[in-house]
Amino acid sequence: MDIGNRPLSGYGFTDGVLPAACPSRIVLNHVTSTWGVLVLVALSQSDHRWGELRRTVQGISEKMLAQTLRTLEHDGFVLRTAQPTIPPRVDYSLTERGRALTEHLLPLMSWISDHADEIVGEASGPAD
Amino acid sequence: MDIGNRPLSGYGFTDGVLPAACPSRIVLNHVTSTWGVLVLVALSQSDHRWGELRRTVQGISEKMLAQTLRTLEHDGFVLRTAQPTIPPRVDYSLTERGRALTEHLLPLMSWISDHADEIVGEASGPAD
DNA sequence: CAGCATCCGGAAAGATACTG
DNA sequence: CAGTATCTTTCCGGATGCTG
Repeated sequence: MDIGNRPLSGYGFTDGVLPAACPSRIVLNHVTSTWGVLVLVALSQSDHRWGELRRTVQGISEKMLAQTLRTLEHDGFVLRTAQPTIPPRVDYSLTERGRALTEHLLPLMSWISDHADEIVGEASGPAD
Repeated sequence: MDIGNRPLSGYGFTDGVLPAACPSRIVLNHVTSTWGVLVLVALSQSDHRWGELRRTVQGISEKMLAQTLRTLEHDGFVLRTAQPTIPPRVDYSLTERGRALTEHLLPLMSWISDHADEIVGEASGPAD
């Protein structure tokens, strides 16, 4: 796949991402946060309850799960449905906007997942 | 991992992203790091020198720029070309792999940039 | 017991000053 | 110009508590 030196342009969005004080930065930091991506991926597969998310997104702490879900809900990516039963049952699902986002997110994740082994494998020294 | 309804699925990568101890997580954290994304976007437009990157990716500190570039170079996304002149000149560019990655990254950034205003604008309360 | 909120210690991010 | 060293701040994870 040879694509010269500036093959990927034509998006014109870069004026809105690289500047410091733009809304894109805020949303970007939410979406690309460590756990934000994984929660979105998990929810893109199916709706999840709190405990399910906690188990599916391996390694996430309860604090970060709560915080991530609150942020994503606040941004309108995730819908929280709480049922005042005992014990409480809270379901999380993607909104329309969340699905629109993950449509762009999943291909990226797929590529990373496909190439992660070779990338990490050929590591010339310890990093990260 | 049994997943019942999978609306956006068909990717099959999720088995390799959500588990804790997988290489995908490492690469993912590098790529989706706060500054990693922005540096990749900047380099997708054209090669940059150190000082150019510092000015283009607004708000990045020198420490984080150095650290981010080192990580991305180590992962094989970025090529560092140093000329031992005085004053020194160091150019950074995307590798083939880096271009393959940004091909998936740019559409996501474009979407975020397009919708950031409405997302942040409709904020119902203080967050972030 | 499920689903959170809060407090604390360590780790990482971030800004600044300095060096070749 | 292109970084490193140092210091400060913010973030993350774990433990604990609370509520129905």
